[in-house]
Amino acid sequence: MSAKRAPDADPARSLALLWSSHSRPGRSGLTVRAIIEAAIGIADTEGLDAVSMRQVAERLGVGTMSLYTHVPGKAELTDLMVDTAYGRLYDDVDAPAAQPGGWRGGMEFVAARNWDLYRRHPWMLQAPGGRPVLGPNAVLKYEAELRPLDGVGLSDVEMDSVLALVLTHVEGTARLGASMARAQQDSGMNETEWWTVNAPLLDKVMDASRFPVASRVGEAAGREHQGAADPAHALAFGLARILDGVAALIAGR
Amino acid sequence: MSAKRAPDADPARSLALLWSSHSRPGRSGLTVRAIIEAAIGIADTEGLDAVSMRQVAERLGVGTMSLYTHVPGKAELTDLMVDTAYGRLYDDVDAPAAQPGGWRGGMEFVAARNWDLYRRHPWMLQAPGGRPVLGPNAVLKYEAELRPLDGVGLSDVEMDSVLALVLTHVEGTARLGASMARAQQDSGMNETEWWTVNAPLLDKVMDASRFPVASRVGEAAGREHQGAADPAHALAFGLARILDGVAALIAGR
DNA sequence: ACGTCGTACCGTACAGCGTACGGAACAGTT
DNA sequence: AACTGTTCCGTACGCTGTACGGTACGACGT
Repeated sequence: MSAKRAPDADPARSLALLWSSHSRPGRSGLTVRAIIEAAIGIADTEGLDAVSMRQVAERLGVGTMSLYTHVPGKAELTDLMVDTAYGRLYDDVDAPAAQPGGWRGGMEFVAARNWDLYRRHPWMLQAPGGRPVLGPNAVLKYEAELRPLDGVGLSDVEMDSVLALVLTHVEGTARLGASMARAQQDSGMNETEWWTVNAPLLDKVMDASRFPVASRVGEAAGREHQGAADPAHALAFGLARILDGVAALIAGR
Repeated sequence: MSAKRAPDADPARSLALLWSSHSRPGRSGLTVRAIIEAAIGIADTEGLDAVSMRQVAERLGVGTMSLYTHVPGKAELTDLMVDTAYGRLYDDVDAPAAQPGGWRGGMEFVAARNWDLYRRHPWMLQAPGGRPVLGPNAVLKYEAELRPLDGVGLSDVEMDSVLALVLTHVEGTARLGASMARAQQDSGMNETEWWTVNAPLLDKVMDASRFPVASRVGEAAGREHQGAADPAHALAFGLARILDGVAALIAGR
């Protein structure tokens, strides 16, 4: 009954690596930093599935097994990739708080930046989630994103909850966007094309009268969004509702 | 430059299979339905990673390649698994709309049911997302979940947006919950244990004075939730804010 | 009753994955 | 110059999804 079944990252190993200095100890110039960067490069252009230890090693001109001198395994490498990507979110810890529009402007900025991050690095959404990362950049991100909420009338626990709510929403809509982009890419059809091709089959097989509300609403939404869903619209609409709800919470004191 | 790189499901094949009758054409009694059920059984108890074609075949007492007579490939099988799981959400199409508390009560019911679904079948959150499923049960789910929102003062497009917002929130918090449960399971420590073990290391390496807000809020939230995060609380808090925001949208007409 | 044909079943094989293991080669210290 | 510790990496194992081709059965026409 060994624990090998689920190849999750060892959190302690990840933690140590994340906070270590990533110095260059090797004689071939191989570095943890370089490994991470190569892996991210592959993931950005070919997706997370294409990131194999062999591919990373080849890109670095190095034997596959040499990677294991610097990194415990693939799961921990993924953790490092994620934290590194977080590092590119904000130039300054005060960027969100410095935004105009108070806490609401700050949260909208946070949402937009995270959205961009996921659009540039869709592989982050495919990364299997073990324990959340907790590297230096993740902590910095947390600090930066909490600051706009400080001193606006929320308790500490509520600040955390509000931020988590916004981030969950962005991640969810970004996931939708990524899967649609992916589907579009490897089917070669965009949303509208795919629907005009497959609509007859669906109409034939699914009796619209059994689903009156669904067919009416689905058609209206499909026309409006030019497809089954519009991630950008979902992001904006949801964020507006969420921030309205938070405003009500703050005002109701 | 073939399209084999990303083994996503062929949507047209999935569609056809999803809406076909799943009759038993074989001489060994092997059925699409049986394959799906076996796969779900494995996924429920051992996770989606453990669902390999060989494992499924073995559970059915059948040669591995026989599965391919009934199912085009693993990606399409995953689509079938998801739609089948959707089928267990509501006994009746009117269950959400029949809930007390108007549209709000309906949405809370929808959220609770989806939450339960993800708790019982966490593998649904690991399923790689190509184009969304669109099987018969998914359509039925869509119909059932839209009905509480019908005739409350929302446009058709807004009904779709509100539902998507709620579902995205539930899925996101459920994902958090699943990853925490998984981390807890294969580390053998619960949240509090893990934190008391690893807190010293983190304290040593991370300078709390650089992250004043994060450390203050993080500590408060950690104490409140007895861990890094509390998925159930995140679900309730977020849902309340979201529905408040939707109420404001409806009232502001 | 018997040949014929379509198709369900499945054994073998291949390319790719993560990584355990052990040997070789080099750096630094004594 | 010899020893020691670390870095580098070739080989091998068990696993994955599935392409291909052979076999054997059920049904149907005569």
